[in-house]
Amino acid sequence: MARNTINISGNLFGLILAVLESAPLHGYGIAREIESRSADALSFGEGTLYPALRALEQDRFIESGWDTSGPGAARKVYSLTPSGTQELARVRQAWLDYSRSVDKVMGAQARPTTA
Amino acid sequence: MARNTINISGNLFGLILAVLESAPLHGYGIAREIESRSADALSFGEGTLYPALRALEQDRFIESGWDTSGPGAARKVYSLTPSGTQELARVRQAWLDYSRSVDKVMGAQARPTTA
DNA sequence: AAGTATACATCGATTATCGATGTATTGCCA
DNA sequence: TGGCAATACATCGATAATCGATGTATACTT
Repeated sequence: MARNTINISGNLFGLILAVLESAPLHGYGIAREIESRSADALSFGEGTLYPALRALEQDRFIESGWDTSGPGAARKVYSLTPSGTQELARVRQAWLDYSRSVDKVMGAQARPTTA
Repeated sequence: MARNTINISGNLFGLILAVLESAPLHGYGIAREIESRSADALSFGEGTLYPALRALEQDRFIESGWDTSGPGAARKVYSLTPSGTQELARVRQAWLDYSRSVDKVMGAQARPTTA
């Protein structure tokens, strides 16, 4: 990757949790949903996704179960735990604080203070 | 550092370039200025700062000279090159694109489209 | 029959950032 | 005048996040 390209940059956990807030979803679907919501601006490979899911599950922010009902390969479906909902609120606030701070330093437009 | 803490996260180069856009400044002063503009929300140690300055200088986005006029230790004063001004425009746009995308996925307020 | 999309997973490499440590000067205050 | 904090440079190893490549398998489409 070219140096200094802004990619996922530390927000992957928040992105995943935010997607799971809407509904339980399997790994592959989470990645597609993040791409879709961001109009393909945010995208990452499996080597980024699956370790992140494992870390979030280990921290009990998400939990998983296998869905073998549909056709095709079995899907590992993840859902937010109560602790994960709390964590989402935390990282969402952290993101707002951080991005407003960067805006200030970079001299971008102020965004509404409504958190 | 705790896992999943949003820190500088890939924007350090942009932050430095943005500060230097206002006026030439030495390393220590750049760090203080970023802290000050962000109300201490963005902060980092010398082990982060100096390698970043060296990389930016190697890429010819900034250039340096020693200021021995004042009291105290000599200051290495950095200033933006024309190429650095271009680079700043590029990373500033990249930051806006990126942060708007994260906002979309995280479900934050939309920020004004005025770039 | 071939190719694409879905869906899981691992692995090593790279890179950014962190945290600790070191040197030296200046100014302040007790 | 002794000590501490602030200023100001710098290096170094550790860590953690992310990348990119690779692998398996099924399903659907052409």
